[in-house]
Amino acid sequence: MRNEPDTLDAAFAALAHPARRRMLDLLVQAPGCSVKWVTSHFDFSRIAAMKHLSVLEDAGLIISEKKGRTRELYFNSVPIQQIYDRWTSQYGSFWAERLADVKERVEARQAKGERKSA
Amino acid sequence: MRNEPDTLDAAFAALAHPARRRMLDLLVQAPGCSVKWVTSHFDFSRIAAMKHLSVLEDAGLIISEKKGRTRELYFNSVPIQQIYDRWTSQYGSFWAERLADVKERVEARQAKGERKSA
DNA sequence: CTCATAGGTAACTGCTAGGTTACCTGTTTA
DNA sequence: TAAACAGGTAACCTAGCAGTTACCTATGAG
Repeated sequence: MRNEPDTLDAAFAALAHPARRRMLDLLVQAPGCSVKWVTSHFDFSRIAAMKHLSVLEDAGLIISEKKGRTRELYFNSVPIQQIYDRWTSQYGSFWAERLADVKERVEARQAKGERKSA
Repeated sequence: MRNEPDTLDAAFAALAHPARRRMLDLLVQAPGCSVKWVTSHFDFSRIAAMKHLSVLEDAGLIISEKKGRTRELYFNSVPIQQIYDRWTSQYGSFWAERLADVKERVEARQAKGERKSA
């Protein structure tokens, strides 16, 4: 019954906090941004923000690189994709209609890509 | 920046605990099962299990109905589908390859369905 | 050089999640 | 109808999360 890697445990726990989910949104919109910039979007202190960021990084949801005196932050989608895989495999039977929607979205996306590359 | 209904907050928080995720798995595999049956799969007490179940129900991940002296428990996929929608829309740009895999899975599923109904 | 700036660590606090035991309510069934 | 059975509530304890202030380190600009 141990079908769930500990990795995802950390990711789920990290995603439990609204501020951390908003942080991921910020990183998606502004890849390579600094700790200070992320902090500026929240009410709490820089230290609190740093703790959230390190929770996210420990969970693999963030990758960071120190450049000079600032740290560049990047979103990493892998753990979320793993969570998604877990759901579609475990709860697959509940997804029929929803997956049909996805199919259309994927094909629309691919059509755009093909037109662009043509 | 308020693009996230409070509903999902509860769902994310509920999914943060491994035992609660396992409970959802159990409900998927045994719809309509009892509180006692769910409890029997864990080390902690029945009361702890009931608390987890009510967290899940408050988050909309479980629907329950009292039948006589037992309570029948059912998995509800709607909140998870909403989370999924949030991800595919917000982090869409990170999903290209992954979504292609989904497309194949969907088509395989539909092909099976069509064969069955033919 | 010097000093403002960006980040990092340490130590403390309040609150709540997650667990317990004890007890109560309602429903089968022997 | 008595007693076993399934579930529910109350009150409590504890560990850890999320926040704080204070202080330290290193780098870029003037």
